[in-house]
Amino acid sequence: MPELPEVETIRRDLEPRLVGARVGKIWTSGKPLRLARPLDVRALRRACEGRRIVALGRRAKYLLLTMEGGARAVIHLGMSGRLSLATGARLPHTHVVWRLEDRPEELRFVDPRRFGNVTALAPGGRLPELELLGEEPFTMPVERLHELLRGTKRALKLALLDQSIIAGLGNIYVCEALFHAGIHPGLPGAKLSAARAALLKDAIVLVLDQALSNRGTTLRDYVDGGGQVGGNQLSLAVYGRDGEACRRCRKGRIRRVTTQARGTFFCPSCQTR
DNA sequence: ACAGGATCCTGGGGGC
DNA sequence: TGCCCCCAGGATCCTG
Repeated sequence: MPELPEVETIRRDLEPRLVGARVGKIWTSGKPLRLARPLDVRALRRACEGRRIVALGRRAKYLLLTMEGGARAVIHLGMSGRLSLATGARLPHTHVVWRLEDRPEELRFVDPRRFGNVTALAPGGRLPELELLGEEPFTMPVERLHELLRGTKRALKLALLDQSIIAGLGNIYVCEALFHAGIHPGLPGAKLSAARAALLKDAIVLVLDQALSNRGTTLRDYVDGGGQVGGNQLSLAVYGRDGEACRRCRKGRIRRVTTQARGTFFCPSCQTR
């Protein structure tokens, strides 16, 4: 599942190879994509075709392909989405292809489960889901994080997945950050002390930094902009490790519980309420 | 305000 | 070996 580190790794891989390229014809599979809205092919062609790419940016888990003149394609990878520059035969489940003029490679969006989405924006165009996003984890002041978490009775596990509170975390890194901070995932946000909020903020930055230097976590589908798997799965302390001994306290066994139909992994011994 | 469930989709894993 | 069933999960929507 691409979360912030995976999306950022793809961005760093692809941006230098894309900037300056002029988009040729766009091809789409015609299959409906999920998340928010169906693909508007005409709007995507209007935004991209014949224009040069000036940037590949990122906001939370969204990639922003920015064209000269300011039109953008907003790409969310969902669960199984991949974005890559490639030549040759297209993979099954390729849904959007940006051909590039004078280049053999084409930019491809591949998504077997179609939980992802591609949206075109005209210059200055706004997207509700982008407007509603909270701050980026690396630059968010700890006081702001604490203030927002204190304002909800929801369990921290759920509050941290809420993209309007903090943007870019998903199931894996929320579990990992709570583990590194020594905080029980079921602790209500309203009960988080300032001291523990600081621990949590540091833990979030730590797990994201580590995942970035490992080029993302590959459990099943994720690959980087060059089609290679990441290495951070080897560094996970709790996610997917239910039944194993806790790496920190060595007393507890990692437990898996289900919250909101999502696996939550934690050490009942050293993650406290 | 929040919990809990359903929804979308497919490849892969478990069970038999 | 093969087949069926179930399940993961990001975001969103709905009900209680």
